[in-house]
Amino acid sequence: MTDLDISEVARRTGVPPSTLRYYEEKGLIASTGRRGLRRQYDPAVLERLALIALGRTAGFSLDEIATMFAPDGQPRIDRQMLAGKADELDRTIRDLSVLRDSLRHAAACPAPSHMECPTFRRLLLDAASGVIAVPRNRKRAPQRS
Amino acid sequence: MTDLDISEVARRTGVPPSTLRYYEEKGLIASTGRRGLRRQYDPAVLERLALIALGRTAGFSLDEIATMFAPDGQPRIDRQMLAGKADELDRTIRDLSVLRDSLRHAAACPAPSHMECPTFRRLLLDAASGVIAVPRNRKRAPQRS
DNA sequence: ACTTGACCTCAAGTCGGCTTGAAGTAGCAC
DNA sequence: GTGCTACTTCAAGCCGACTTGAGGTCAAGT
Repeated sequence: MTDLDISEVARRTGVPPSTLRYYEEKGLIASTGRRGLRRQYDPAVLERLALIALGRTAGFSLDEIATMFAPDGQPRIDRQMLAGKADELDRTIRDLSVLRDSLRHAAACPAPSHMECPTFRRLLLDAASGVIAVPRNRKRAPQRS
Repeated sequence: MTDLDISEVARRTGVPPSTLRYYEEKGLIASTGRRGLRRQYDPAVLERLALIALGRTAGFSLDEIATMFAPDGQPRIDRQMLAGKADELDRTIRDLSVLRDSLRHAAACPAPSHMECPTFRRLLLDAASGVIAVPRNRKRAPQRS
């Protein structure tokens, strides 16, 4: 009976009620029941929402996240897939590190055009090899703050 | 006259012609001219596309990318903004590292439910503090391969 | 008992990032 | 000079992830 009201979950996570309902509809979270009409949630849903937010930041779709962590909170036993996603993340992290370094450099470097700055170009070219065999069907990661 | 035909750019980057036209329309890239109807591009566009792909992976919108790196290839002189984006990336990278570790652990840990595994929970809770003050208006990062 | 207000459902709308389709055209091969 | 084909434009469509709005419901307070 320590369950949380949907509005409480929204307040504590910053995830709007409409999104919580949407996630429930998608099977990403489950409510423990209703009080009157109102959805009640097990406090564990807070961790689950953190996990979902994390996954979204990583660029995974809601569907992917759903397949990684089943609705009952038991993460999937497909260890191979999980390891694969981890590898994927390793590559993404490498790329983002390059971009971060490039931005940092661009913010500091006095060269008139960064494309003419050897440091910048080298950073970029390092990344390019990985990145330039490109996207299909992925959108942006969710924003913090 | 070493310019590249749009199809050549598409072939070498994996970015479809439709997307190249779209990026041009948005002012993210510029063609050097036409041969007949066909757009021609300076080879530098390849680096620029790498940069764009990188930015998309990082979760930046096309508009943000446009403001970071002006259409002529001169990166913006707003060093403060660039540094800010770099900081943003630092946080994202930290979060992704946690998720990667969590996935890696989940793939290895024999616990029946990972939510009951202390290691997993600790990783998650570390992340939660950062992540759980949540998203607005960001979509997913572009996918590699 | 009744008002209030926060929740509910369900359908439709929005937004970013592209893709698709119809209809047109320029360069090259013959 | 006639095809062929790969490009062109422009408008419309699509997908994921939500949000919004209309109209309904319930329990808690007076």
